[in-house]
Amino acid sequence: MKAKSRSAIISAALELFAKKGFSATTTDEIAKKGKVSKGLIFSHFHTKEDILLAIIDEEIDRFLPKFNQDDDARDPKEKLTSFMNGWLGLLEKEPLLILLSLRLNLDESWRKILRRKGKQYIEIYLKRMRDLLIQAGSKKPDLDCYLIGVLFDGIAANYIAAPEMFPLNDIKDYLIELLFSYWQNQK
Amino acid sequence: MKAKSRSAIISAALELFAKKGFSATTTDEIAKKGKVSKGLIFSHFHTKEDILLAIIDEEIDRFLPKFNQDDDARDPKEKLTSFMNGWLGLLEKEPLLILLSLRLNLDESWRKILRRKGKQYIEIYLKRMRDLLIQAGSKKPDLDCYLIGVLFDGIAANYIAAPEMFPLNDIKDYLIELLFSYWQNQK
Amino acid sequence: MKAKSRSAIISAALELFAKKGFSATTTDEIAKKGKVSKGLIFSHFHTKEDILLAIIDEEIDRFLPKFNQDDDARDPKEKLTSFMNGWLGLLEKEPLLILLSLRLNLDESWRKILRRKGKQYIEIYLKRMRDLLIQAGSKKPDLDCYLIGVLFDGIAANYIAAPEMFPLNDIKDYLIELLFSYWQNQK
Amino acid sequence: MKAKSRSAIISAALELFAKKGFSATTTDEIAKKGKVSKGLIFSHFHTKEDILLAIIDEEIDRFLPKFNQDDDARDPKEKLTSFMNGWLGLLEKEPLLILLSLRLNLDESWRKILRRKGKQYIEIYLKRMRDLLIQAGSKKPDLDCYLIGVLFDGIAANYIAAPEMFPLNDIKDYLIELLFSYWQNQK
DNA sequence: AATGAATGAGATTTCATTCAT
DNA sequence: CATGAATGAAATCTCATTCAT
Repeated sequence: MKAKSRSAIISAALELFAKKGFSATTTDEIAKKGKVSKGLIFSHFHTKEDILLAIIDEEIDRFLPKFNQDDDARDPKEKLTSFMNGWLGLLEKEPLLILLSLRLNLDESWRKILRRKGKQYIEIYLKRMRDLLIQAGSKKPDLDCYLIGVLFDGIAANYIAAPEMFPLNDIKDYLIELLFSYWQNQK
Repeated sequence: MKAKSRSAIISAALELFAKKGFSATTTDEIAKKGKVSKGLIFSHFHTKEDILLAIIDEEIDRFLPKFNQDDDARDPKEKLTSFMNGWLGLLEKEPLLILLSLRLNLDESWRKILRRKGKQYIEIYLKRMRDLLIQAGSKKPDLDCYLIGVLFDGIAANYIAAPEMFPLNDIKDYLIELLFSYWQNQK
Repeated sequence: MKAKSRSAIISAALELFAKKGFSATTTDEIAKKGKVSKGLIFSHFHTKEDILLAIIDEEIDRFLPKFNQDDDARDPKEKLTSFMNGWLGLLEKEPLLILLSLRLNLDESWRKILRRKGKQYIEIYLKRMRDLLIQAGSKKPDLDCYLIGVLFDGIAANYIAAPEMFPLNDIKDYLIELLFSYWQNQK
Repeated sequence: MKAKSRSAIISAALELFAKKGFSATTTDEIAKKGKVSKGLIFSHFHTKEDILLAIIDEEIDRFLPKFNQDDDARDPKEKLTSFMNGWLGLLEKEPLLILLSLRLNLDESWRKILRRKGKQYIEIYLKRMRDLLIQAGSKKPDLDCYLIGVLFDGIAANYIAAPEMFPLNDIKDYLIELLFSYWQNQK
């Protein structure tokens, strides 16, 4: 079945691109890891780059929409916690996608492609996050948005580098407490 | 002069490795940007990898020691501010080094080399940061150390991606206020 | 029906081999143009080369015999005119076959195959042409045979390159007049 | 020396492209015949196609200008003979270029490139040939131009296919006699 | 009979590295 | 020291052919 081999290639490539980077990954390695012949790769994708573009297209679609769900948590703290859990849960569920996107974000050209691709999602998330922050008591929601974004990126980079060492949950709990405490005290 | 061409190669390679990544950079490009012949590169360095190793060795030595200076700021807040200014100032002064180190940190093997190389520095900084945090009122200095590390990485990644858009100073001031406020209120 | 798909393949291959050349034509293209699957091509023909061999065999058989018919024109001029019309008419009716044979004649190995294949026909034509030329007044029928052969090839190459521009009929009429005039004046 | 290896590649490629065709020639063969490494080919030429483009550019320039020389032959017959000798001499001196150009003329896209490239030359030759034909007594110089072109192409194709068998000089002499005789008798 | 996914040998192209000058 | 032509191993990509369905 065509779809089967295609997804074998995609997932082999995702792992390799994420762990070694696009240029350092050879089509031989992809073929080997995906257990298909090199020729088959090029009957699915015109070029090596097209594999990465397909990953960006399809894998982003696969996991980003999950955030869309309206979460029904009642109070703001619970909502923010749930929001953060959603994000940080991805780190554990899809570390390869996160690692790949950290990588791609360092390349100007790929960053552009990612941005274009995720534009509508990013806007929705930013909007939701901003609403949440205001509900949670933030006086400077724009700055707090930046702060949360920065924290997510930083946490991702550190968690990816040493998942077993990094105190993901402690950091998360601490952050929520810290931010809420600050917002409360500003009132 | 030998040293001159060597540093031309190093700085050309630094820029390219940082912007495009190690594998995606060719020795031809380095030669062209460094305005030297390809042959000369290999009379200075045995392999392309050696150029990167030299960058790690020399450039890290070049900028890391600046943190060693005992800063004479009086109160803890000033000290932390100065410490953060030091770090974040690097983003503006040496964006290529920061970008390169963000990249290398995503690769397991390079990460190890970086860690080994920077071990003594990292330990000193962590120790100094911990002291600072305690002086500043942190009740959980270990968690705060992680937090600061995470913040630096996240800020770096976001600043590098769009230096002119990212409100570096606003974020820095906000963070200091936020952290101190939290620490104070915990007393 | 088996014969139907076979002839679809043959005629797709003929067009592509003629227009792009044997090596530059892929079996994918043949399949696409012939509206059959690639697999089917190889159930009809063992190799790509076999398709070309089949074209040579079958298509040459299909059109060469037409010259065999005894033409009943009375005087030599009419006969030669009819002979030339026969040849040159092929250019308009079967340009692909002509183009293909021009191509194959440039390749030593294919030329040999063509010669072997068409041997009996060629001999008959040469003989008939020689008779005709003698009847028409040629003093040097061997040289005139070469000349006619040369003219046919040259006309074919030029007509194929720009059918709508090339004054095929003017050239033909002019040639007949020129040759006959020369032969007459030699008497 | 760079120019030396370049011309080794060019002349190896010319021979192979002429004898086997562009698509049927591999870069391996070119490297082997030119006695250079495969890598060197691509430091001289970006793609295989570029080698052919360079041949078209440089080799055509190398031999076409020879026709430009004003020949000082006195009477029209001598002039035409000299003109034909020039053309047909090329067959013996540069059979590979002639064979290659016969091939390229069968491909629509290459034909266009050849035409574009040789445009100015072709126009000059056509003009000179027309003048010559008029001086020689031609009443239909345009048709005669076509005729001469056709003859050259046909002669080339036949000579190339079997140089030792084809009576090049006999044909040439016969043609001159035939044409002049016709033109004379028209007066 | 028919399909088109799959293969693998081989073609084109790239690039770190060497070496003659 | 310095150059850049040259190399060859390896990377990307193509395509005739096979084969499971």
